Amino acid sequence: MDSGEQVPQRPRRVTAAMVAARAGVSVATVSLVANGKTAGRVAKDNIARVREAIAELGYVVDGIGSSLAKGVSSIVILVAPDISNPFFAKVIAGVRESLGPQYQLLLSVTEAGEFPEADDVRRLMSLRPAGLLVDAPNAGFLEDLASPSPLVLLDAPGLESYAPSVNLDVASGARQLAAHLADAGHKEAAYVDSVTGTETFAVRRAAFLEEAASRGITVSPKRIISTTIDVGAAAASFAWAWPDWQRAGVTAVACATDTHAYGVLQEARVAGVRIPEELAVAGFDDLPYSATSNPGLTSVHLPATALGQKAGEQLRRLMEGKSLGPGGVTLETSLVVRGSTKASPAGHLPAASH
Amino acid sequence: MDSGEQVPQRPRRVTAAMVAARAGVSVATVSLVANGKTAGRVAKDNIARVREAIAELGYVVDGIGSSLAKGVSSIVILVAPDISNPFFAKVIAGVRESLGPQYQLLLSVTEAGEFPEADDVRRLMSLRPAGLLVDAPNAGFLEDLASPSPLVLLDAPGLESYAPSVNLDVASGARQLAAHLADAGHKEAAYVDSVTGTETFAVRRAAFLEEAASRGITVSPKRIISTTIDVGAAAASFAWAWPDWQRAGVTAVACATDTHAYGVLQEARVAGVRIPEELAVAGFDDLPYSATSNPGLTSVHLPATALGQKAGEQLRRLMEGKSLGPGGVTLETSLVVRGSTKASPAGHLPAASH
DNA sequence: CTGAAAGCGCTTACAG
DNA sequence: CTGAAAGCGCTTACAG
Repeated sequence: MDSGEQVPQRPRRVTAAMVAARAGVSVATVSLVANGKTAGRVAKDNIARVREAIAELGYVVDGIGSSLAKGVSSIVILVAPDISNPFFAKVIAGVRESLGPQYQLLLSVTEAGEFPEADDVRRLMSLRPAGLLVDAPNAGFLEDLASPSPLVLLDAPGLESYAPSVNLDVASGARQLAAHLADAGHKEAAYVDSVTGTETFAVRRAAFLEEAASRGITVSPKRIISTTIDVGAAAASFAWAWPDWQRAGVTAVACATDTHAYGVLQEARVAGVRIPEELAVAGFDDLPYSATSNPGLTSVHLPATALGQKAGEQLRRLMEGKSLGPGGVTLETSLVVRGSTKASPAGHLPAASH
Repeated sequence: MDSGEQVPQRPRRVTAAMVAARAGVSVATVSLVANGKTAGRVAKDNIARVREAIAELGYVVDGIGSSLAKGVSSIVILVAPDISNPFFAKVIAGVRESLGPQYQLLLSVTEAGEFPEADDVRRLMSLRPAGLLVDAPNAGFLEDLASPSPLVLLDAPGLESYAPSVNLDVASGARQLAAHLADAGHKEAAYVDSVTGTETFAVRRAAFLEEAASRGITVSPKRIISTTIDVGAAAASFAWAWPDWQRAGVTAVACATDTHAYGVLQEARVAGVRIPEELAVAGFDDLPYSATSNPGLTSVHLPATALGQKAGEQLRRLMEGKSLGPGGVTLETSLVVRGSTKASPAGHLPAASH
């Protein structure tokens, strides 16, 4: 492009052919060097010359051309139903970390709580991803998927049969929470669930209800409500339900996520319900904000970063053709008790202190 | 993994050639139909036959092959320095919405507060993105970039010369905040900044300091500290700085983000500093949690979703070859006053209402 | 309106 | 150790 007529304004893409010409070798050799596959296949001085040419020209292997030739790209797609949950940001960070720089992380975002539909999935797959990570899926989505690419599931309890999974032991955390509330003397409780039909939420609820029942806490079906993972939505639902609950003697409400719990906290303040004296509140996630909410929110801590890391690690093994060994990974969860459930200073039972 | 010798287990990819064979046309015709470029170029009944074959076979245009032939992919890359900020989740949602389904959103994630380096950028560009969105960049990164693809900047005050930008009027919000604190009678203040060398933070700080000074609030250089956007880090920095500030008579601290402010709130509670009586605290972002923090956090509201939407819209125009018209877009910000700044130490205003 | 053919940039057997 | 060539799946002038 030294002095032609039609000067194309875009800085010409550097191709392997250009590098080859400069180094005095074939494009095949350039490819070998650029991909580090020189072992016993390229002469030392050719390696050096190609490297030099690559550096001088600023050559980068074209991702598209390479993907087409190899039949697979370097893209890892992460499908998740709720990017707006801060919990998720940590999961992403963990994935990114364990995946390393040779894979590009493509985040598939949909409406909050929704999963991509069959069409979207096909479009995603047409990118020939090197691997797939699916967070908090439901069975329906996985059936649509039928991915030919390596696939790892995150936070997908009960769906281990579809693919290797990294799970959180949310059931254990849920039980700890129920036990904690029982120990504090609560007898009547409510549950604010997430509307998404995601398995992890079903497990949280079931484990909580079971443990609560076994410890003498009543949570009648009418005291289980569902909202989207949104502070405002949770607040509104709670506002609507609270009068009935109060009449029924409810003194504790467990929420499927901290975000739901924030909504309850917010509405409780508006309604003048004292936390925790009149009502104990708790959630799942242990988001950073739960330490500064008013009052501090008792929450089941979920190791988000570790979840992402572990999943990325597993996927990487799969993409490198290694096997995983049977049995999924399950990460521990634990209850973090804060002011929102702490028995009033005056006595064990909230009622007793009145 | 049934048990055959070399049974290729992956369900064979459906290609344009297969569709062509089935419909009794050439692959060129299939391409035309699949891309909706039939106007006056394909006979009606051929269109129908191809469509039928596409449906029967479940054909999807291969993204890689298509990208290589076209010279550009359907990927839009979103580069952002801090995915862990919940603010950002809303930006993404806005982008996704305005971009529509024909573009795939690829999120480039790096260490919190860091930008991809030259190498990373090249790797990203080798994906031949249809467009680029860069959130809260610094000048250095943009100079590295030199993108041949359409590019739109988000929240990049002062960098409009690099590319079309959608900005937030953070300076106005910062001034409102300074005015609010001055009105409440504060004379000595501090500022907790973000360490990232991002322009938006420089603007926030400069506007705040200027307005504060003009209204008789002193913020000496020693009272400006910086931390990463992290509750714990902000808390630690505040803990370290507070004794000095207190001695100097500081009664208000403005923070570059709500996340920083949560850290201050948290540490203040630990240290027994009463908010807002002893210390007023405020941030930028107006995250959902700011309504439920203890106390509610005064914050400069930033329209995150609108920011993403507008940027996606602009980029889309660019990618479709339309022009943008001069002058970037700037979105309003506004101060939301809550409990964390509502009383004045000296008793000027709110104190009177006690 | 239609199809044969070139070409996008790369990788990988293959023959030397 | 090396390079010519086929091929990845598609799009787009081009000739008919």
